[in-house]
Amino acid sequence: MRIETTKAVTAIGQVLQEQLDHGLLAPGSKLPAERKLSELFGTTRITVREALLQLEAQGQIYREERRGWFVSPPRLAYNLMQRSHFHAMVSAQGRVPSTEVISARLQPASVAVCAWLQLPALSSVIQICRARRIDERLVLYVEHYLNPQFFPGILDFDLNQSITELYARHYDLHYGRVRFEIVPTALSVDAAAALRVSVGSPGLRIARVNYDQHERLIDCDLEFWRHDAIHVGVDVV
Amino acid sequence: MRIETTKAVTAIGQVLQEQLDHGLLAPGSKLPAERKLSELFGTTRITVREALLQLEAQGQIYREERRGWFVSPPRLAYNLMQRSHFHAMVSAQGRVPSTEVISARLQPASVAVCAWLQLPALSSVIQICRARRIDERLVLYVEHYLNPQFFPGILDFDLNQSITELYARHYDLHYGRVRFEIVPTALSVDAAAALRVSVGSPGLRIARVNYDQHERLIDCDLEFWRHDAIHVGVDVV
DNA sequence: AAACAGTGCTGGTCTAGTCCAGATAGGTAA
DNA sequence: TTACCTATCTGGACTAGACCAGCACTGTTT
Repeated sequence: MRIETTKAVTAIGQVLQEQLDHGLLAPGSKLPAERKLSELFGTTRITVREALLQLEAQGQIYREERRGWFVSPPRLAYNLMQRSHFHAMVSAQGRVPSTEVISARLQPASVAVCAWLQLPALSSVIQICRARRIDERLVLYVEHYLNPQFFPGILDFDLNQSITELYARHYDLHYGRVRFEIVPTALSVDAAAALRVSVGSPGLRIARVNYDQHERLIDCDLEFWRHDAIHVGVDVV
Repeated sequence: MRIETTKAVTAIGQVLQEQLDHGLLAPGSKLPAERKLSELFGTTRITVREALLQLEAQGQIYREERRGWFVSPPRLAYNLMQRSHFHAMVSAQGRVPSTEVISARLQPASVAVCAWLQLPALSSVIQICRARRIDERLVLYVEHYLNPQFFPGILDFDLNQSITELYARHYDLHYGRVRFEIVPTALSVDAAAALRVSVGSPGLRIARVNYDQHERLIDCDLEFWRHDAIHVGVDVV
């Protein structure tokens, strides 16, 4: 079949797509270098790059800075109704989670955080920034903002573990009502740096505002997911 | 302040960002042509284009094919818990909705649709494809798939109106349980064509599987939203 | 064994153009 | 008025290179 009538980027995309569909390129495996591909397809690097960017937008492939392009692993199913934390959720889907703390400190709250936590101006909040991996791949950057009055001394704990469990074990606090807000947008500068992707990469921002079992507003999270790492499920009864 | 140390695309992005933030470029207004901008910033069109693509990824601006770049209007708040249909939701937020039917017919169900609607192989389904606008701007492409046994003669009605209301008025069917699945991905070829954007544009795919008041699986929708047109809210109790 | 210095390879960024097709607006003829 | 041209402007697609910074591997030195 001739594909010369189609434009080049589409054609390149289709060829790679076919390889992906038939499993010739396994998840996690590396694609040939951009220069190699441009030679293979008889075109420029810019054109190849455009095709790769389209596959990236579809979530089929992803890149690691200056390391190359890789085939995306399957998306994680993130069900908002099952109140499960990252570690449990990832493990339940037969994959390996890990977390690293980037920073944790008491600091003045930004305007946005004051609004979310319904705090007066110039309040202090505890900010915890963490990066999380699935099967070694960086997929999520989270900023937690805790109302400090509920969490004395929390910064002394090991924050690599689940914060949800920390709440339960040491503060007897459990999540009650939760409000989610999901926005498809580019990753923030901080998120892009933490996930080691180029700034402006597409992402999914999920903001959570959490109440405890006594209906008190205790904390909020700002999650930045790689756009190709999850699909979100919601069951409404 | 000198910005020459920053890379060019970032610098261009920041300048445009500033104009947007201060409302010098109103929502819906047109940006100068790419060639004009490259002249203005003293660089190539490719570089300007990259900066524009980044702002597009953030949802700040959007393009209409061969017409130009425009400032994005505010996102529509899409609350999954309020069971409201498109027209009502858009109107409630002080904006003007409209719908046009692209196609409506009985056809063999695809594998994916058979699975969603739990139909046997080679079933027939009613497919209704529609494009929807907010304030004249194309933002949503929907494919509805109805189990034909519940909707005799529905293709004879005016399908530009709300299908939810049609269900209620003529079939006494009301939505009960709903399952949503949200995936950030590129728009499908059909969706891109209907929304008149270039293929491969980022989008948000929301699949709904709907049950009626008697817990019967009656239909499903496949919605493709422009990624910058909505933010999704969910309240979990 | 551990630390270091090269070195080639990778994507990231950018220049300076070309050609094409659809959108638009102005003018002309029916 | 209506219909049809047509010139111009727009983004879309593409070529053929360049230089840079970070990564990974290799071979040497300590």
